[in-house]
Amino acid sequence: MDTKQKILDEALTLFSEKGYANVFVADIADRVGIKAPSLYKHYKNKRAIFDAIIEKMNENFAMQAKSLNINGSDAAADSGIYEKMSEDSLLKLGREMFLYFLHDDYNSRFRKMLTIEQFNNKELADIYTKLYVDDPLSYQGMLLGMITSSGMLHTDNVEIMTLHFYSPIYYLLTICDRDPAREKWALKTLDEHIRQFNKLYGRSNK
Amino acid sequence: MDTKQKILDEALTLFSEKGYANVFVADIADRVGIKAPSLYKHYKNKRAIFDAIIEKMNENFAMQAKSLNINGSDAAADSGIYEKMSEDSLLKLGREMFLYFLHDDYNSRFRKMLTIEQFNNKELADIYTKLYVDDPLSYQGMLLGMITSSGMLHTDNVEIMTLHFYSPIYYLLTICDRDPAREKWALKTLDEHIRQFNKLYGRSNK
DNA sequence: GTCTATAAGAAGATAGAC
DNA sequence: GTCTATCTTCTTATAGAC
Repeated sequence: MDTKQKILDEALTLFSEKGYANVFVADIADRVGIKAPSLYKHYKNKRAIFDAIIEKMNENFAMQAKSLNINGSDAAADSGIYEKMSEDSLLKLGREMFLYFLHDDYNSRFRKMLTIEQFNNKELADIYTKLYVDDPLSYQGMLLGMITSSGMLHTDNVEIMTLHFYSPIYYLLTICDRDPAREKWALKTLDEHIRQFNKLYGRSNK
Repeated sequence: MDTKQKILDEALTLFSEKGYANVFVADIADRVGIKAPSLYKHYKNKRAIFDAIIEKMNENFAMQAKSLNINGSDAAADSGIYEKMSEDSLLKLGREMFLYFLHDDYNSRFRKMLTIEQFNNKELADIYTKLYVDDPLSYQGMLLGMITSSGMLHTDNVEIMTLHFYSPIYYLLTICDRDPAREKWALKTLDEHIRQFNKLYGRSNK
């Protein structure tokens, strides 16, 4: 990896652990394996590193959203895979989503940085809300709406049904971020949650 | 309010907005209405202010837990108020809990400080988990268990039922912390959540 | 207990050699 | 592009008068 990229990578790691103000330029340089002054050949100053991380993240998630639209809205609806979705596939969906967001290096570090900086930085607060509120509620709402249309689940309020599916997953995710030792418990709880969700909504609940 | 107390109060406000490292001793002193050096007559150093906030908080919540035990475990069980609990009282319970935690000055500021510092401070992470995971799941689990015993709700897994009641409330709370403009939406969503919860668990769901 | 003045040190950033 | 040396600024903390 080239130095300019490695700086972003190590800086993100440090920012996600300590927050921007607790990370010193020398810390970042140390991890990259250079001295602090060398770092200024790559970025104008400390803030520029932070901004570059956010910019790169915005690009990444724009790309991700694009591919989700393709795989989500169009292809999935056409293929009709949700019409034959079982409890097992619902379990798999939830578990995979949970483990991906928990362990994917980039998501995990970025989420922690957003968590730390959200009250001090309106831009990051907005990104947080988009990534962990608006996007998942709308994307999963679409999926669950399709599953409901197929007759496997029943509700007259897809928004609340989506909240009931997603908020326990989000909650367990933040618990594991804070205390990784709870992951095993969280996975067990996640399975029980989805099974119960499926039972609750798997019959008429007008 | 005496100066020593006012220092804690203003420091908590600042720490909850910017995080420990972004708050300067002079900022705290400014808000208190004194100069920075005067502050050192009350506390040995900046860290001592932070520690005093945590210590005071630990006392507060120990007291709160004590009174909850009295009003929760014993009195409530004896009085049998949960046996005549209606959907309206469930709505009231959820809404009052939500608004209390969202707007109570001390809880609100302390929760934000915990959020910011959790990954950098194991002690605060443990306090966070206690206040927003272990305590509410166990206390509300007890309440919902009693309501279930009374026959108003039905489940064979009180833990998951409690997760289904609490995690949407927690989720909405963190959303409002980040973006107070969403409070109106959150309150409406909270009501719909509880109504739907009551419908889902208000019949046999073994 | 509060102030002004100031010391001490930390951290960001630059200069200039290699 | 990286280094050492150094400057500058900011922040914590102390000294000592009132």
